[in-house]
Parts: sequence; structure tokens; C-alpha cells
Amino acid sequence: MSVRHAILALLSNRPKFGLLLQQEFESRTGNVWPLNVGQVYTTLQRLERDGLIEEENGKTKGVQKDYKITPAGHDELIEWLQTPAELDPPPRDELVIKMLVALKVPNIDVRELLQVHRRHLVEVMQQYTHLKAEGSGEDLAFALVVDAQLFRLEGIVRWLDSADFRLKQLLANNSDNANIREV
Amino acid sequence: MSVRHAILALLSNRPKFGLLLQQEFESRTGNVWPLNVGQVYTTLQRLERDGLIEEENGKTKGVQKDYKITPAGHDELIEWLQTPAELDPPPRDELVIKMLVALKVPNIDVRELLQVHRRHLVEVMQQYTHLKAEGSGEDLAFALVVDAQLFRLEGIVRWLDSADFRLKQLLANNSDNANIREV
DNA sequence: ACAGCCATGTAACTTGTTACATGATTTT
DNA sequence: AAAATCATGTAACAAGTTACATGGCTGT
Repeated sequence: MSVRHAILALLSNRPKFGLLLQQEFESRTGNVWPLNVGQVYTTLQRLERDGLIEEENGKTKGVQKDYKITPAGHDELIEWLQTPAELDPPPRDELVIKMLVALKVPNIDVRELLQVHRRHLVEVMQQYTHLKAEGSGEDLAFALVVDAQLFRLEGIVRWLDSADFRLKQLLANNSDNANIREV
Repeated sequence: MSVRHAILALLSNRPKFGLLLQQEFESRTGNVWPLNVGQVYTTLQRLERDGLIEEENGKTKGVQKDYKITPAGHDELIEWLQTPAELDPPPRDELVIKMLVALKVPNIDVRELLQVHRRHLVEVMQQYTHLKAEGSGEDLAFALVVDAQLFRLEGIVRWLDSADFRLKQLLANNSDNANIREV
């Protein structure tokens, strides 16, 4: 629910209209995550339906339709800001699932698959590192987003390495009795 | 699209029915990510609609309804396995968005907010570390999932630290002219 | 007047998700 | 036969997403 709450946050300042919210969302997040304008409008409708925002019938310029946050919306926002996302069942990790189920897929060399993903991740990390070095040192948002990507990707690469190690050991043990294949 | 493709992967082996797929999904992923049975059935319907699986009218026991993967489904599966998720717009990072928009929310101390999340993350990491130490050393899936969580959480903590550093510097500079508040 | 942007809106769709209903089989 | 469990199915919704339609405003 990132978009929904992000819009709420952008409205907490002062009333705003749809197109402006889209532009602010994108610039606020370093222009890394595009946001379709249509989604802004659907989200605004849903937020209004839920009583978290409401139209402001003030002196709106032209056809712009300003929305302002309600007290309920503010409560919701504060709670979202402080609530960690790592709750009871942790978020599903697609790559982990991919590797775990791949162990059941016939004719798949999971260790090779691991390396395919590792190579790609390292490549993407290099691109981000270049971006970071190139400058844009002014843009705090961009710097923070790139940092987050790099830390995240680094963690994934480390996991792939440790998973590869675990698989290597496991397959070494199982090679004794060659008929054991499924892990 | 983890669930959808995971089910495809579990079917690549041999035909299976819904309830079994649910159990296999959960055990395959170390019993960390629960999967509602209902979702299995809806997903099976959608997969069949898309021609990726089909019913097998074989000797099914009782009311069980086996599905088998089609050639198209197999192609789709192989592509999913090899396609990295870090594509063009990278996946939105909710925590990053949270922090970036929080900078615009009135009366929010973002550095304190950072610490709130950091404390929680460290706590969760300790729980996982305990789980890891306690045993379950037999269960490869569980070990891999816990590893992934730990690497991921560690990356987030590092990011929070670097973000805190960046904010500290920024606020120190801005404190010279005290009227600049919005970042 | 017309081209082009500003701005809103909406229909249609996907995946994920849950709660609930229903029937079949097995166990006691 | 009643209770428990196995197994399927479905209605309803959330959030995200896109492509497209529409109308207002601005500059030439």
C-alpha cells in the first residue's frame, strides 16, 4: 500500500490536486519509480470513499480538484509511518521462492540458475554505482533510493552465495548415493 | 506473481491437486509463508484459463482434481525461473518511500522515525538468529529462508544508518539558516 | 480556430486475499 | 450415524496497473 499512503503523506502538507500529486510522488522518490496518473485518481477516489481525504471546495484554479486530508486520514498516516512492514508472516521473497521451487523442477541446474541471477544483480549494482558516482549529488531523494537499491542488492548477492555454498555441500553428500536427486 | 509461478513449478514434476499444492508450497518454503487454500484454487483456475495447465482426467482418487502443466506452462515456468525481478523500474521499496515522504509530513522527526524502524528490525533479526541457532538444521528450505531474511534485514539496517547520516549532515547545514525546514 | 498541454476520469484487467459454503471420505 | 477431516469451489474485495476518453485552458 505504498502509493495509497504516500499520497496521504503528500496531502498532509496542504491540499493538492491529482496531477500535482503524481509529479510530487515521482520527484520525491528521485524519479526512480514512475506513477501512472490514472492510478492517482483511482487512489484518490478510494481514499475519499474511506474517509481519509475529502474535496476542498475552495478557490480552485480552473478544473483542478483539491483534496485535503481528514483527521482520520492523519491518524492512518501516522500509524503507517511508524508501522514496520516486517510483520507476522514476513513479506514473500520472490527470488527465494524461485530457488526453492526450482529444486523440484526437472532438468534444472539450480546452482547454475543461482549464477544467472547473481550475474545480473552484479551488473545492476554496477549501473547504480555509476549513477551514484556520476553526480546528482544534489538530489537527496535520488541518493537515498540508489543507496537502498545497492544495500538491498548486496544482501541478495550474499544470500545467493550462501545458498550456493549450502547446495554445494548438500550435493556433495548426496553424490555418494547417486539415486538421491530431489532435494 | 510468486504464487502463480510457484504452483506451476510444483506441477512441473507430476500432476497434483489443489490441497496438495498448498501443503507443498508451505513445506517447500520452510513453513514461513502461509498460503490460503482458496488462493490455490483461484490460481489454478486462472492458470487453466491461460492455457498453462490443464485437468488430467486420469485415475484420480475420490474428488481430487489433478492438474498437469502444459508445454506453454513449461515455457512460462522456465522463463520465470531465469528472469530477474530487478527490471526496468526497480520494485518499489515501501520503507524508502515512507522515509522520503515523511520528510514532507508536518511535525514528524524523521531521524526518530528512522530509529523506530531500526530498533524493530534489529529485534526481528535477533529472533531469526535465535531460530537459526535453535536447530531445524535439517530443513534446507527453512535455513535458506531465514538466511534470506537476515541478509535482507541487515541491508535495510545499513541503509537506515546511512540515511540517518545523510540527514544529520543535511540538518546540520540547514541549522545555519533556521527557517529552512522542508527537505 | 486550432494545436497542444493540463487535468480529470473511467473501464477493464491482474494478482493476491479471505471468509464462507458445500460435498465427499474417513474415523470413531 | 455422527464427527472430523479432506477437498473443491466461489463471492467479494483490495491494490495496482494501463489504455483510453473527455473537456478545459493557453498560445499562436
